[in-house]
Amino acid sequence: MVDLNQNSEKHTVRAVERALDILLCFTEASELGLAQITKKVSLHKSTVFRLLQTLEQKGFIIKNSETEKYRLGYRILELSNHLSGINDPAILFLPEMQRLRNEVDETISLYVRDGLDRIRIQAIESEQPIRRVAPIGARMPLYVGAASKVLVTFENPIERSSIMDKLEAQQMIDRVSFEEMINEIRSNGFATSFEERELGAASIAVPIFNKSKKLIAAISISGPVNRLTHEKMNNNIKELLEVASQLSNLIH
Amino acid sequence: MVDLNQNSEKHTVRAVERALDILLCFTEASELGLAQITKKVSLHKSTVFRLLQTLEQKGFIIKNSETEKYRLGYRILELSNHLSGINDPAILFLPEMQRLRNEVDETISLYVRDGLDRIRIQAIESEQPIRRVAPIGARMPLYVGAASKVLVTFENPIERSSIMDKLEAQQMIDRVSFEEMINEIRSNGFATSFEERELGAASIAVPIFNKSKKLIAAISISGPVNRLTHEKMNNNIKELLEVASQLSNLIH
DNA sequence: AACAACGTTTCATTAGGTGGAACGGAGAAA
DNA sequence: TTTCTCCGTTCCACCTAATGAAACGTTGTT
Repeated sequence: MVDLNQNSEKHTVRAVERALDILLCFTEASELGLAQITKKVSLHKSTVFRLLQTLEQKGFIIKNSETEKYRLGYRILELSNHLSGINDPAILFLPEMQRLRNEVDETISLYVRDGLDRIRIQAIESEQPIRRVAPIGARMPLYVGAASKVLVTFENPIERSSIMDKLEAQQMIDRVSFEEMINEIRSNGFATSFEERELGAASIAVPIFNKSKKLIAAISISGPVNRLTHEKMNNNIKELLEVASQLSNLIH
Repeated sequence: MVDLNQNSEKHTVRAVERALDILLCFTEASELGLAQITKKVSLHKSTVFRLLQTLEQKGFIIKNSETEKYRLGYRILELSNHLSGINDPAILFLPEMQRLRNEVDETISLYVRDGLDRIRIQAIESEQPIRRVAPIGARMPLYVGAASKVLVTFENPIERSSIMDKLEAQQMIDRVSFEEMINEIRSNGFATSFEERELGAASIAVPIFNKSKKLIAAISISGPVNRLTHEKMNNNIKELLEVASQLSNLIH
């Protein structure tokens, strides 16, 4: 069997890892039976059962008494309400994102990096009938899409090379061409993507730093390729860069 | 030491329980250091440290690299987006709740029971400057407030007596007077509260059942006592009961 | 300089998590 | 009807792996 675990240098608690994996099963399906979960996490039936009971007792999972299947519990809701700290970009940036959306009428998304993923922590969708939809909380890989490239490019050098090491190890990128691309993005100050992750979708993304020049997030404008043409993008880039520099002043 | 664990008949996994307790610390404060968490959960430093590393590796917790403290991670956000199943009252009931709020201009809340708590899974606040604020996801005890009483009263008999057993064991209620109260609520079909949980706050609550007459949720109108007088409430009750019976038809 | 507080690492001990096995029930197939 | 099969749940002996004491490195305070 292949070792899918990331280099397990750190000492972690296996039982907890397994329990969290079970929770994450529910990002794919909203209701699951014991057998289904067992298959997904490939653990023993009784192990999964015991972990489920623990999660249930703490309210992180509910057993639907009608279908006899498991669902996420309301403790998740409770916790998600406490995500937004006083210095949370997802809250602070909202008004400015709203303003920008109104101006360009395309979907505006805010991303942060989390390990080898990026996460959409805030979004305001375009009001046009054909638009980029943008579920908040969505997790995407860090090697495709404009925002991903920004989140790698403008990370500090040590972190950046560590990220690229891992992506290379997982054979997700070719190091040489990836670094070339990154250099171009750094000199431009923004990244674009045309139908890179999603057919028919295009986007521009720029970095947002905090006051001490540390990369915090990436903000993007995205929409259908036929509307977000190269020319239109060129107009938007200046606007987007201005917004980003204003947002940078909001955060410490 | 007193045994604070609920009658531990069920076999659960200690390490996971502890990890979840750590997560729940963040409902009280948004950023915590290791020492603070250690104190809150009263476990050994290194135990908490290891559990935190596990939570961090899975993205449920982030270490803020500036403050060196821990915060909730974006995996919580991701999971919370999958809470809403197709049959989720919090989504289905929203339009009708909105309509009711517009009509009475007081805060409308939707609660479900979770163990010995009730949880506000949906809310639309009044637009008046003085109003009942209603954070979604908030968790309250099951023995005070109109919605709590409804959620106990209209539960099926076996479940209801099990709830009361536990509340009694924790010395939260006096069984005799509680049952008296419940009987009255059952014959009325609704419950009220005046400054019971919160000074200056009043509310009316009624049950919502599914098509097979099983209790699903409680819906309430709440506001300041001086606005939500007994007379005003009497007007609202009929309205609220009608809404509840309509909502009952939406859910299986 | 001495001290205190905190985060992190190491390691021997044994608590407790694990998975095999077996049970009971509900459907489906024969 | 009986016989399978699949699923959730309970039980238990084994031995992994979680635990907490102790020690260390840092940072900030007296």
